[in-house]
Amino acid sequence: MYADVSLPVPLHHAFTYRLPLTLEHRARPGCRVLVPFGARKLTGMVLRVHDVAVAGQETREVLRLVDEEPVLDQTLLALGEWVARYYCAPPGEVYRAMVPLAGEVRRGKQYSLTAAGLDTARQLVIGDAERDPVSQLLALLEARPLSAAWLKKKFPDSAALLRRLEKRGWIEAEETDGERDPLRAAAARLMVEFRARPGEERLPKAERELLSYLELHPGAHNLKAIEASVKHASTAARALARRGLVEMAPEPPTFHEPERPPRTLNPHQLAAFSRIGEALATGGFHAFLLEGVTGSGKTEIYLRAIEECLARGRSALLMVPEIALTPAVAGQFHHRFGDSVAILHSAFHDAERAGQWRRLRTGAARVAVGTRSAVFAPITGLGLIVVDEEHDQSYKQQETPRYHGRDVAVLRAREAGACVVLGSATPALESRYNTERGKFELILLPERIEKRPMPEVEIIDMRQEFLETRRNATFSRRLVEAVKERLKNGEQTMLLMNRRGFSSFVTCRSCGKRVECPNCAVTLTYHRRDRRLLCHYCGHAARVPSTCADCGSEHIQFVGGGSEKVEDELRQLFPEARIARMDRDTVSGKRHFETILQGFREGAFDILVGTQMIAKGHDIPNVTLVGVVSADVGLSLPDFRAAERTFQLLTQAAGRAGRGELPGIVLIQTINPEHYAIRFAAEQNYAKFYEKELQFRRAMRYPPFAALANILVRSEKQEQAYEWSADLGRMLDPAPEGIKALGPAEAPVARIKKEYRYQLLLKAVSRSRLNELLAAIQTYAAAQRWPSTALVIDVDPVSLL
DNA sequence: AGCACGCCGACT
DNA sequence: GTCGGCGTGCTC
Repeated sequence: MYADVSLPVPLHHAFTYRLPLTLEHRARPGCRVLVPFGARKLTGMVLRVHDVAVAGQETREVLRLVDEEPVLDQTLLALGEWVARYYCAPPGEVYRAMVPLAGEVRRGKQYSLTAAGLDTARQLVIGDAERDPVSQLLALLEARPLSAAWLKKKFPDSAALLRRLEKRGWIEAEETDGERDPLRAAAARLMVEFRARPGEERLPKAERELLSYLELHPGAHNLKAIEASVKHASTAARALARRGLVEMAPEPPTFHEPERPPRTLNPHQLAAFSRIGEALATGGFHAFLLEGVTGSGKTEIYLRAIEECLARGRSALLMVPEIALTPAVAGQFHHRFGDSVAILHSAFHDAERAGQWRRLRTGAARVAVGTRSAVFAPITGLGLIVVDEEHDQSYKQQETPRYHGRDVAVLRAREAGACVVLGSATPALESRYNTERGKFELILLPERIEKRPMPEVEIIDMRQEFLETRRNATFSRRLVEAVKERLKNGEQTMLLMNRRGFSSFVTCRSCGKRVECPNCAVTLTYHRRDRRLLCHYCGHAARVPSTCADCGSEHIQFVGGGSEKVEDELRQLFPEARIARMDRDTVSGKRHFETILQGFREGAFDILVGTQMIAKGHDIPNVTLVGVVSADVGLSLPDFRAAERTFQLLTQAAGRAGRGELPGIVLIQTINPEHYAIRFAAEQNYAKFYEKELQFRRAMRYPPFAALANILVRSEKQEQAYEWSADLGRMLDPAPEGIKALGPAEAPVARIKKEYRYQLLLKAVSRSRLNELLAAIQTYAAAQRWPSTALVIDVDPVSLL
């Protein structure tokens, strides 16, 4: 017997392997198997089991069956195939993305010193270890064997280094494919509990202390929390666990169960819910767009619809944007649906994630809540998919496979004969247009719950402000006054500054040179907290120059502002205020994000400053002022969606104000006060924005009036990238009927991580034309032997950057 | 994507 | 003379 296996390599066909006798009846389509592939071992997806040998080809044998039960059923396998074709992604990569259980077996290489290597390491002069990476590596390996993955993090170009040492016979590699050691997780995720006293042996001090602490405080403790009272608790705990003196286990997911929100529906909500209920009763595919202003109570409708769906004996899936799936949100669903809900969250560790996945697979859980990849959750008897904040960009995966979670959700619902509800205060233009074409049914929620007023929005013209004050200030007088007032009344303020860092670039006043990233074609951003210049694309860090590297001048100037600077100026203006900042620099993990939000909700801070992170969906009743420091960030980006994104961000941010008893106001500072995105966001008028933006899209033949694909060609050699893109340009000149090609041109960021980038934008009148052309381009690239990294095809791109 | 195989420059 | 660079081609 043979199995056709799809592997996570950039190749579009499956590979045939022989099944050992023991696996003949156990390996089925949808199971993962471990197979030899060239010199390595890969986990692949079984697509077919059959008895047809491959002619003229040696067949290798499947090494191991990973799943006894299929992790993907026929429906999901078919969905994967569709995703692969539609988004021009290798099927194997798609299947891998569909099954987030990678961590179950940890595979990789472990490097250790050979006898010869040990000799060499011992002869090293101490001082050598400072400079030479070879010595550094040997010194590290002398202590203990290390994994390839760990070394790669530590040494940027470890691959070459390791190969060299291996050839010299100093180190050797061993394939590891054992179970992942749960004790190696981060301290914050581990719980420790006392188990036994030591025997005769004498323990190191830290271990003694930890053990007596645990004995004194029975029960399981978070390892990270203990570190506050016991020094070196983390290391000690791991040592004790190996000896069996303490019990260590990954921390179970915690839910902050919130108070129950009001459950009575207003007439609009009721009408919306009954419309969805009808469709659920009728059965079959039905798509809704639920357009409800911020604070109109969309969540309650989702919950009711899910309950209704469960009551009819079917299962449901709720998708939320990446940033929104906090423990608080998870808690809300846990509260409502108890153990029948499975939370699919990337912040869970592998074991926990696998557990949630299995509960869906077996039917123990019938509601799934998750982010983009949850669209592939193994749900049987699917009756309803809800996509919350359907316009959110995080539904589009920005790496292969570049699928759009919302669009796949609609397709999956159609295949399953289920209802799909897309919800947003600011629907994506494509979605709203689909209601006009009769593809989706539009349901409106025009009012906030409990008749709360919409926040009052004021636009502040910063050009006028400058003329009147002659100061180029971050905050207008109006905004400063408003903040002052909130502080006096004990109300809270949110300030949005959608750009990270302290200053956007550093420039020399004498020669005008800007400090740029050596790897990317962008300027470096000054981050004051770590006193460094950072590249937001590749993470490159540089010291802040005291003199210009080019002309030697000492007149270095910091230009532009980011969230860090806003926080800084705020502290100077309001020294007494309690201020928190939330952006990618202050929020390391999901946990931290939730801590800041929770603190703000509980009133530990007066002002929350942050990037777009703070604008999304959080419900904090005491916020009565939302300030947008600069509405212009992002408006001038070379992307046809710039206006739409600005409108969405401003509307969402404005919607944070006045969600409790107190009414709220919103102040938007801008130097483009008459721009329609800003004007209509201030009016909270989606309909008008939609009309205006639709005109622009129609005139320019952008979505929803064309199918779009972005073709990116990249190479470390500029001429190479240029030539390849020019090749494509010639191939598309003239473009096939019904297709318009823009470019090739340098990508907006012409170089990222040392790679030069050129791009072509394809606009097609029909989806099928586009697909044909994309297939032709892929065939061409393969025939020309372009490396697989050189060509990146992004179907339905959400961002051209 | 990895990884091995195979042909040209700077060191012992 | 070798070691080690990375261009080229393949993976059932």
